[in-house]
Amino acid sequence: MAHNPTMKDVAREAGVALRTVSRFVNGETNIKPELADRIAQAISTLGYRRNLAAASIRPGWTSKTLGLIISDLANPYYSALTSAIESYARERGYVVISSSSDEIGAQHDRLVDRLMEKRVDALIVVPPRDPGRDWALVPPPIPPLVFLDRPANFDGADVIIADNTGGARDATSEHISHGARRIAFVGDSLSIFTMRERHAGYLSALSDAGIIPDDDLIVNSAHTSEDAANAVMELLKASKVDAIFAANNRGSVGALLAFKQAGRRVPLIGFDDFEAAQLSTPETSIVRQDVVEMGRKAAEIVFDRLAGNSSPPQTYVLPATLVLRGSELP
Amino acid sequence: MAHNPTMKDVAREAGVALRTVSRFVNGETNIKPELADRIAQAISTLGYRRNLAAASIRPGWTSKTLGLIISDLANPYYSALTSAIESYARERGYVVISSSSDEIGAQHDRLVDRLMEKRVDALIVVPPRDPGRDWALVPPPIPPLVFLDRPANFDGADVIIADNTGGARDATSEHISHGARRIAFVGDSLSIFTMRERHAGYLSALSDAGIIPDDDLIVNSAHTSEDAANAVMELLKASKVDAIFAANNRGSVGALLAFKQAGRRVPLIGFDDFEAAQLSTPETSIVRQDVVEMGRKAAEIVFDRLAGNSSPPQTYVLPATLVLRGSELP
DNA sequence: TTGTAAGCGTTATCAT
DNA sequence: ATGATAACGCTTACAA
Repeated sequence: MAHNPTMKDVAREAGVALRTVSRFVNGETNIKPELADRIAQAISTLGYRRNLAAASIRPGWTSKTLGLIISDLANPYYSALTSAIESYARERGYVVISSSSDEIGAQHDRLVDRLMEKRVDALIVVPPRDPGRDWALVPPPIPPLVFLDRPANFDGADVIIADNTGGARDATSEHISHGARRIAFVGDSLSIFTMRERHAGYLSALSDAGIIPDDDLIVNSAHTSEDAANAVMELLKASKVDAIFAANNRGSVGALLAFKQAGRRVPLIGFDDFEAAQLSTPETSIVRQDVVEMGRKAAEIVFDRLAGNSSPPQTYVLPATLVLRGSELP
Repeated sequence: MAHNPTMKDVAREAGVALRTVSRFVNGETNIKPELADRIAQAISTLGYRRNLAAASIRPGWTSKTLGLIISDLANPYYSALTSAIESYARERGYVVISSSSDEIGAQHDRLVDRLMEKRVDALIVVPPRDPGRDWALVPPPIPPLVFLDRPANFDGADVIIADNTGGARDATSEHISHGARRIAFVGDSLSIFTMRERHAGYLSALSDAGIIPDDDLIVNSAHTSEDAANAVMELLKASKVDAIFAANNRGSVGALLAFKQAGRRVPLIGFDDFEAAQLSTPETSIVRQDVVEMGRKAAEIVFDRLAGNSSPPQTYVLPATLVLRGSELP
């Protein structure tokens, strides 16, 4: 691998001063055409490429890089968020370093440090379930910071979340409107923010209808589709369930698996769309969060902050809308 | 946002020389404990954070960054690849800049330039369908380069692809072994490398069985699941199809949609696993490529090259294995 | 319009 | 063990 030619090399080759090459490279116009030609020539023969890393350390210059920390890129939900952010950033000439915390606080913290050391211009973060270090302990300056999908206990950052509570309430109310009284909640641990919110929405809908929640109908240990399937099988066996609200798409898939295995279904509404939803019979109704919009909004806020907007940080709650496809019916 | 403290600031605060702070920060041991304490103290009170961008411009130092260009992060296939690469890189202290070319050559080229200007240590690239600039025209030095998922016309790079031909041949042969003779190929444009390969495997299996391919059974215009569903509906109506080989998972989903709509199915084998495969009845058989392994292997090669291995570039063909779940049966 | 020289935050050489 | 001081590749006052 040959040596990497520098501006100095170009200047020597073209027989001009370093400064002139810099001007040329930065697209300044006041250069005698003849010199410009010589420089262009030199750049091409030498195969010069400017070193953005070197440029970025000058005061007032930036890396044109966004740092993104999500929980798991292999999860379609987070890769959709990442994709939306990356494409918004790319249009503005920024690149994105995306990394996964795997929900582990220490790993998240290490990534934060790393990205700040790399001097990313801004940080978009999905706070990990396992909390990690308090943001108040991170020494300033902290670049523009946006919490995505979940809030965190720090008031220097904007927050973008979906209306988890409202969506869950709507789904549960829909079940109730069809006469269901014994509605199961099938989800993951309540240590997860979104689960707590959805659980709250579920309870609130029950309460509005004067239904007293039954602990036997609440599953919050379904980490995988298989877990959810097993739980739903139990519920079906006891045959005391009128309808199911699946609080995430693993829950929805689990319910479908259980229906298939049991040869019997009950009304189902899930949270979050999933690929198989339209292949099931009946098609599966869900609460949809606009993932692309969430990512886009996060990027938008970041660039707004980068542009100098220093108004107090805000929390943006994006709508979660009920999409009925048939599975809500008895 | 306060000023960003530098090593110099730390040195002044601690009353030591710049060099000593550098030693401390880089974890060197030969420092008098007392000075080390003063430095640690100063770092903490000042909130100093080393500037990796500045460090990386020194000769022999690198950005510890991998550049990744895929076609579309929103596609689960590519996000799975990205996830595997990122996690392998993270374990080694590297971060990944991932970006999408959207299959557009010019966009791909722009990203290549950008990433090389940022001095990424290596590049992992999914060559875009729409070719873009010839790699031979890119001035050296080119960092270690790996083509992923598809080859490109350049021999300075390692290549990692799946055995698309073999997988397609196996799937088609499986259909034949169950007595099918009129087997449809449902896929996307043959301008896509993987499609050409899978199509070749399909033809080769037919040929081995002495079956003459029928153009009416070959669909290569299914860009979406809906396209595929329509095509399969047509095939079913003509009722001259014994079995379907879906050359990607949009094709598989389309076939399932068509089966549902037509109220009738034929044996089906797809290429690439998909979430709904195990929810269908019967469960859908597919050819599985080990996506995680492909990503892991790409990262592994990159680090091997980074470690100095300069043997001639190789092409690695990873297995694509038939996973039978029932849908291959009549 | 062009060039000289200082400086960005870091690491590395070489004395001490 | 510690400290001046010179790089690294770039941008930018300031001169010419």
